[in-house]
Amino acid sequence: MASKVIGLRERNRQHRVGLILGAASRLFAQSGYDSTRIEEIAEAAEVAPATVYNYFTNKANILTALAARHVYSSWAERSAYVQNPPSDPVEAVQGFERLLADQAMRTLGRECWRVILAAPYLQPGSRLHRAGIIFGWLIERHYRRMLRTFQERGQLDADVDIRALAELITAIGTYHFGRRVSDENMTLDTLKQDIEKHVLMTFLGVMPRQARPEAPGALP
Amino acid sequence: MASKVIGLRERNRQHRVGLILGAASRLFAQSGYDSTRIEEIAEAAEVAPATVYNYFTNKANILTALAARHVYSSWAERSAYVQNPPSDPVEAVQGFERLLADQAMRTLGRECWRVILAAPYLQPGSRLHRAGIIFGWLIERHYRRMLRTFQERGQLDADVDIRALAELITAIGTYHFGRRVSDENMTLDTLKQDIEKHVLMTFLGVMPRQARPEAPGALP
DNA sequence: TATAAAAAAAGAGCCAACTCTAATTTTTTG
DNA sequence: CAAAAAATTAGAGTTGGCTCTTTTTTTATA
Repeated sequence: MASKVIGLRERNRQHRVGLILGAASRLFAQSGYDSTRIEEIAEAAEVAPATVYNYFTNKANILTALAARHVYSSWAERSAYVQNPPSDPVEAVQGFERLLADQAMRTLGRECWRVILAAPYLQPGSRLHRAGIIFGWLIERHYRRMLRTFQERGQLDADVDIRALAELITAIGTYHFGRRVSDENMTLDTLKQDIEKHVLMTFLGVMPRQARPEAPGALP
Repeated sequence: MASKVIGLRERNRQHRVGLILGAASRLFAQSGYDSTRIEEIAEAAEVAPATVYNYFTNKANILTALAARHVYSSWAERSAYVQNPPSDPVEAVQGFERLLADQAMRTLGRECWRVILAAPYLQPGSRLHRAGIIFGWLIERHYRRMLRTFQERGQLDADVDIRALAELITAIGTYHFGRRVSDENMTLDTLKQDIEKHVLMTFLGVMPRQARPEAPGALP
């Protein structure tokens, strides 16, 4: 059986989507998300406004698609980091957060990321909401991978719930990313210190040893 | 000096604000936030639409005011909890989160809380953003108080950065509150377990003892 | 009570996202 | 190549948040 041949129709389709996303990306970067009208995107893409709505249900939906493209295109770089993380776990998490933020800022502006962060709340059940969930899930997967490495190296308790820990770290990271993106006056240095504090507490805990419940696998 | 006498003008002002907020509260609960038009609020408050804009810059701003009212009116209940928390820290945090969520749901619906959670991202620098920050800050204050109690009881390391820990716990709480409010199918039980896991990891840490660095009070 | 100041209301109107319908064009298929 | 199917496009229209201006009403003050 011949491999599925992509018809002209489908090729045009993808081409148009590419044009629209390209135009949107350029305009969002140039004039910002709010100030860019759908009409302008259509014009820049040499396409009718109605066609934009043919491919994307929302203005926010265009942003999703851009973000999705970004997440996939920057996958390899993250993967490389995760497969060989720094020896110190706290440093590793911090470095990864740094990488994520750098990657994010490389493709979309603060305003866009703010809209993306807000979207899950405003449009639950929508594509954009699911996309937000999926992004979180992808990052969680990276963290799971990283954490398993640390566990193998004996730097994490053997019985730690990797899944839950990855979720927690992702949540912490998202929180700080939100701060970074919302607050213009936030210095990267403050941010870095705050992340370090939080991650450190997560890894080391905050209770004195004598006060801890007898954890399974405690000291002899 | 005589105490400031509230003139008729100011009294009317407050009266009108009360009318508008009351109407908004009722309508938001009844028809949801999105479906409620400013015009309807004005009508229900027996006030001109323009008057609504005279008092509130935004539709979202009306919500802020409602949320602010809520936060202050439910202050005492939270305060009472915090001053005498359960003996187990993890349980205490879980209980407080439960209290916060219950309080929240008592006055505003999911949709409203979603809008409130999204607002800081969409309107940075606005009143609503600051309000979001202030809410977080108020909750952080509660947690600081609670954590100091635990520290005095010897259940927390003496050199823990209370401020940072309170911020972390607040962030975790907000994360789970967001999940609760966004995901219709989330059971309270799952949520409770997830919170427990995360708080437990935060308090106990996840690194094996022998792998831990000699941690002097490295934090300034 | 007359006059000045302030606020509310009326109402016209902007703006941009989004929708709908009816052509028109393009692609596929027999 | 002609008919059918599918998609693009033009273009008019709706909606609702929000703005602006002008008029009217209310309140404060001299």
